[in-house]
Amino acid sequence: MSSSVSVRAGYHHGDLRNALIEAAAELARTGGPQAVTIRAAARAVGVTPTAAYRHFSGHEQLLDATRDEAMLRMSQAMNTELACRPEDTDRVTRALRDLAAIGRGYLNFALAQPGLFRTAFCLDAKPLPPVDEQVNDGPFQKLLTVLDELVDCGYLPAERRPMAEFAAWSLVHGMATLLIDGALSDAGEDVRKEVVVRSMTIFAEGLGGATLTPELRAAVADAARG
Amino acid sequence: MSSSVSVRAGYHHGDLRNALIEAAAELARTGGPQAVTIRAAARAVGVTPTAAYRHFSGHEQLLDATRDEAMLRMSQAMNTELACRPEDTDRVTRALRDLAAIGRGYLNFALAQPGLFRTAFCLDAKPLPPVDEQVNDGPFQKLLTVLDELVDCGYLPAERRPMAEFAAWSLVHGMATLLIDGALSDAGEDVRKEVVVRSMTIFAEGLGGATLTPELRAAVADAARG
DNA sequence: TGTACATCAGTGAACGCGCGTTCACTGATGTAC
DNA sequence: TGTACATCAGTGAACGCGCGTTCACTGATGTAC
Repeated sequence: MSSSVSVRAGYHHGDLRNALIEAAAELARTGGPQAVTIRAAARAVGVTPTAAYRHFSGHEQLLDATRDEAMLRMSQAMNTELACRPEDTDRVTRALRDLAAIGRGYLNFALAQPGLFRTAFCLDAKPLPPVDEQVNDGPFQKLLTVLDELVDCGYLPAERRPMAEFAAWSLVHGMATLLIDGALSDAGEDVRKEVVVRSMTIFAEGLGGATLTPELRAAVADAARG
Repeated sequence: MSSSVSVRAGYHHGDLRNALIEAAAELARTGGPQAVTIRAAARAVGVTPTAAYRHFSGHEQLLDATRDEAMLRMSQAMNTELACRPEDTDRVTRALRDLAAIGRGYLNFALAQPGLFRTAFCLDAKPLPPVDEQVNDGPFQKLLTVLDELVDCGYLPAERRPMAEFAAWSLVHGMATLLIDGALSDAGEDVRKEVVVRSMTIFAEGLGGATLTPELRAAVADAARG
């Protein structure tokens, strides 16, 4: 009987691999990806560093697993947050709210758990699996779905749908970085909130917007390509 | 006669402080902020680690100086790039082009020098001085100026001007991160370019856009605040 | 049901590494007279 | 112009640290018979 419950039976641990990942996640939560070391994780679990090598080939594998764990927790936090929200009858309203809520969930996790957030996007670990391999109910899939819905309900012109998910992701990821590590990390709560609201409004406006004349649009595209 | 030229006169170096910073910048260029160590910089210059302590109180000060150097190089690269550009007679066209060109300069530096880019926004160094203390001809000031110009020439409604600089910065910083370290780091040249063009178009559209009804705008703001 | 034994999952000690930092020192420099 | 001497900017050796990793080992587990 080896359940996933981590019962310390004595000499044998029972579920050391998961215990190490949990300990590593806690280290990452507190000190970021730098704090994730084999020795520290083993210490936290109360085990010899050598024991970790029964479950991970080395430091890199532990970091990879920790990164996956951080990603998972971020997805779960976002999903939980998105689950309990007011409904809207109007399709456009609902879709735009959903879009903003996904971004807000992203930011909330980054602000609440900066250490895990940094670990989830950590350089030193193996590259993330391609986005299209991600689980179906992940936040990125939700983003794709809501953008498609914005096309369906007539707000977002279909010819402007491509790559919109990366524009949205970029905006929200940049905000997260600026808020937790960057120029806005010292800003007060009200400033931060205004930045988020205004940025998201610009984005939402830009999706549906028809302000640019063809000439101006070409000029922007030209300069953006440079 | 102690010019700033680093002449290795023998026992005395002459300009060790700057030589160490240059060496550290090269380390950062190649290996990111992690690669910046007192020992490695001293080694590169051909000097004992102890010698560095005549010019820096410790590792943290060297990293701070390296971060400043990385920031400086980024500013210079962007300014150089922005200097030689086509002119436009129409104010709106010129302003929008300038806005996109600033973002493009940011991205170009990040893509060309990812190690320095990461160092410039490095966590481990002291926080950046507040943005309003930055030099007047820096890229951030240029961003403020061009956004003001967009108001002046009637494209950007004045009541939506506040915080627009941080929205722009967020978008472009997030794109840089996704492109050099994130989900788009493996993307082909054409995909990357399309992401940039489309993102910047959405943003430009969003600045001037008047698509959202007051109700929809309130819904977005509400969800963004959540 | 008992027992011998292979296998599994840990221990404990040790290795080498590069790092930051400190110590007493010495060669080079420039200035007062 | 020459020289004694304070000061400056380096050297070289050493310290302790935490890390990743490996080694020979041993206690615990479970299975064949």
